[in-house]
Amino acid sequence: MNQKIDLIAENLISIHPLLYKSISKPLRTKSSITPGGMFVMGSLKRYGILSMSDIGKCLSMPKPHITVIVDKLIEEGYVERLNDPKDRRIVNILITKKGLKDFEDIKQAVSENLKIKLSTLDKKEQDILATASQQVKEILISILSKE
Amino acid sequence: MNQKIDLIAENLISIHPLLYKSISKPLRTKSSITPGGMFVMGSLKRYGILSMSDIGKCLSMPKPHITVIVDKLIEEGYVERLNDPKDRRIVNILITKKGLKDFEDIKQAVSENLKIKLSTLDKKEQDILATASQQVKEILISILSKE
DNA sequence: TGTAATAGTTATACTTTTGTAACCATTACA
DNA sequence: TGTAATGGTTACAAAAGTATAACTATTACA
Repeated sequence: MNQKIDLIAENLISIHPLLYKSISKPLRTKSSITPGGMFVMGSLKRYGILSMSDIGKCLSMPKPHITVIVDKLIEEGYVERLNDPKDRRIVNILITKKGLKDFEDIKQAVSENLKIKLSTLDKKEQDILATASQQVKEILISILSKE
Repeated sequence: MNQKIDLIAENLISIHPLLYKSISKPLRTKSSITPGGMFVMGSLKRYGILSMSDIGKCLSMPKPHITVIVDKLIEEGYVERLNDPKDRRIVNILITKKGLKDFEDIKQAVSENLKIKLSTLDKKEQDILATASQQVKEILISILSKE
């Protein structure tokens, strides 16, 4: 097909386990929120408000799982349900102030160890990684986030 | 602390769920191997040979879980155990030819959908992403892969 | 030599994730 | 109006990941 695309896919597949190890794993010890819950919160932060189905599409998760995750997030006061005035089948999910704040706090805590390792990089490498990670993030969001 | 490092951590945390959705999720439908098994195979491909403990350090997984994953990989013929001649406590894990081949095949299948989305990017974006993902990969490997 | 440390396995319990089917309420539309 | 489609929940089952303790075998070393 396309050699450049193959290279990109190969790179992303290599990056994935490193992020899994450095981000999903510490989550368990640093907070009570699950990886799934964290992903849902991230989607809500990005889009502000999402229906249950939209969340499922964002994360490729089956609807029943979304219900379970959202139920737990509501228990913790991180999100709330909001009936859609136009279509009463739809339940919109909204992140709360507490949710936004704790989301940032958890990200800080989770990335603590990661940041220690990042600080061992020299200035030039940090610059490269800052730019490169920003580009990867933006481009991936543009093609992968919704649907 | 350091603003640039905060930005990098933030970017990586944003990238993580996108890769999770695009790589770990399709794995289930495209193959019989689990994400954990895939991570172990990736580590073995990178380092050639690893003891059980080394694998645990690479992936921050508890030893009993490694045993379970490796047992399953052996069943499938993807890896094999090799006693260490110098220290008989150590069990080294080696990826087989079949393991290497199937690992590549599975990566191909898993990234099929991802590549379709990547192909919607214009030439310039593909160039940027190819370079950026390569840089992110190399730098992250240098600070995150072992221990 | 004997005690502590290390590598790995076994066993067990629990949480999270995944998958499916059945169900209700609402909406779309023929 | 009635039938199909959609959005969401409930219920259930199974797989995968996480965590810990107990155990064997081996090695390190005081």
